[in-house]
Amino acid sequence: MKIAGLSGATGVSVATLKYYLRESLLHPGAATAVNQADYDDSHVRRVRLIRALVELGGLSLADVGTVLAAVDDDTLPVHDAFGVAQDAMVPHRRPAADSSTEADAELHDRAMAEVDRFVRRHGLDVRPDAAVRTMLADALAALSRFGWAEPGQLAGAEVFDGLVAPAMAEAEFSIDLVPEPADRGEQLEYTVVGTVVFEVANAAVRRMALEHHSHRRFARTRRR
Amino acid sequence: MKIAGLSGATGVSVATLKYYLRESLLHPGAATAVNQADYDDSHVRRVRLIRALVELGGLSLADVGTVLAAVDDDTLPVHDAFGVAQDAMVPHRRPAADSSTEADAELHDRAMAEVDRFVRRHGLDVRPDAAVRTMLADALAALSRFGWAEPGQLAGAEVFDGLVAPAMAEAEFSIDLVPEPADRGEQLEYTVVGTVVFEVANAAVRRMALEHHSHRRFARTRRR
DNA sequence: AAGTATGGAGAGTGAAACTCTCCATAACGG
DNA sequence: CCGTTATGGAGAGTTTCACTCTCCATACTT
Repeated sequence: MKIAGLSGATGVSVATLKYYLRESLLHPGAATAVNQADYDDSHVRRVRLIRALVELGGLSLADVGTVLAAVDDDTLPVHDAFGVAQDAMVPHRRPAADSSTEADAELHDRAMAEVDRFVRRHGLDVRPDAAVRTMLADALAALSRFGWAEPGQLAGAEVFDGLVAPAMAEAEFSIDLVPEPADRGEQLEYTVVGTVVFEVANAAVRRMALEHHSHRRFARTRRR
Repeated sequence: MKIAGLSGATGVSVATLKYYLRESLLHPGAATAVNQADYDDSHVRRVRLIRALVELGGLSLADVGTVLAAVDDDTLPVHDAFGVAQDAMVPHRRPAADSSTEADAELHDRAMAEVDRFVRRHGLDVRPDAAVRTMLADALAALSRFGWAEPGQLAGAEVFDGLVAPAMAEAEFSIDLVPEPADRGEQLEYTVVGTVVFEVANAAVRRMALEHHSHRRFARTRRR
């Protein structure tokens, strides 16, 4: 399969594929001549993975690169690669916080401590430096800034307690979907895709539920 | 409070605030002279809302503008404004699908039909044209492309069944957090912030759970 | 009175993700 | 077998976004 075929199979333009090759997000095809190469199923799969991460997950190509590097690095144990991928998939906040208030920085620190407590309280096995902790801390800080707690106070992480049980159930379910006898790359691909896809699906269903209840709560007149 | 004060209170630079004013994401302050205006708490709140939407929710400023317009339009009933805001908060996919495959387009159509069935089956009160349907359809289509179903087949939306009950419970809970006697703007602000913040929190907790279970499943050696 | 800050508006910046243009070489169609 | 189209590779250009910078006439501050 030549590049036009790969483009046809994935719906991604040739120019973009060339760009991905240059950025080495995509392995070069098997060269058959100086200006000819052969692409196969693994390339199709890889392109789909990239697109899923970018379009569904909203990752930057740089982060996609990090995820793929972890997936491709055979020396990295599956669980570690999973950690790297997870961290790369967490949307990053303020790379430099020079403009933010001092009070804000302190709020964030306290939020991190609150998250630590949360993790311990629920007995979660999460790396101390996992990016996802920051993610939860950011949510907590934002909540606090909007009066979900006394002014200047931090909202307690207990507001998130109710999220744990369903998340655990769902995580166990999705992890078990990963085919056991599959090879390393396939396992990781499954977990990566699963993380992103189920996150979007979960968000979508949550919003549907929100609309459902908002209707019951706020609708003055019945829907037309 | 002058613009420097607003900047200090929010951690957003003066230049950026001016930019927000120009883009009319922020109402002008009360003018006290030709080059002097007074900003108050409503401005602080608004800036925080913008930042929460942008940083936490990952919305573009254009989408933030749409959300704010719905929040500010007093002629719009609360529930309708909620719908507009929800739609603006859904990440958009491919504005023009000229490059995508025909098979892809068909897959997407079938996914939409599948989502319709899903919504009906669960008795969800969701607008027929709600953007969130597309969101779920995209997730379903992505799942199908990665072999969660027979090749070329669409994964059934039943894979998402398990998400409904927790989402409904959580939605009811968050909707009830909205203060009843509050005014329209405040109600909307709460629901908007709640949507974004709880979405992030939920995603974070899901990932923690995923890491927890991935450890149990994939770890060869115990954590150091 | 000197110095800094303000509102307003235009122009400029930097990152991200493509997209376009070239070129020497290959493949394909008649 | 020869003109047309496609290919791999690489540099340059484009678009969008979210700022950020520069000016300026005025106003506040000390």
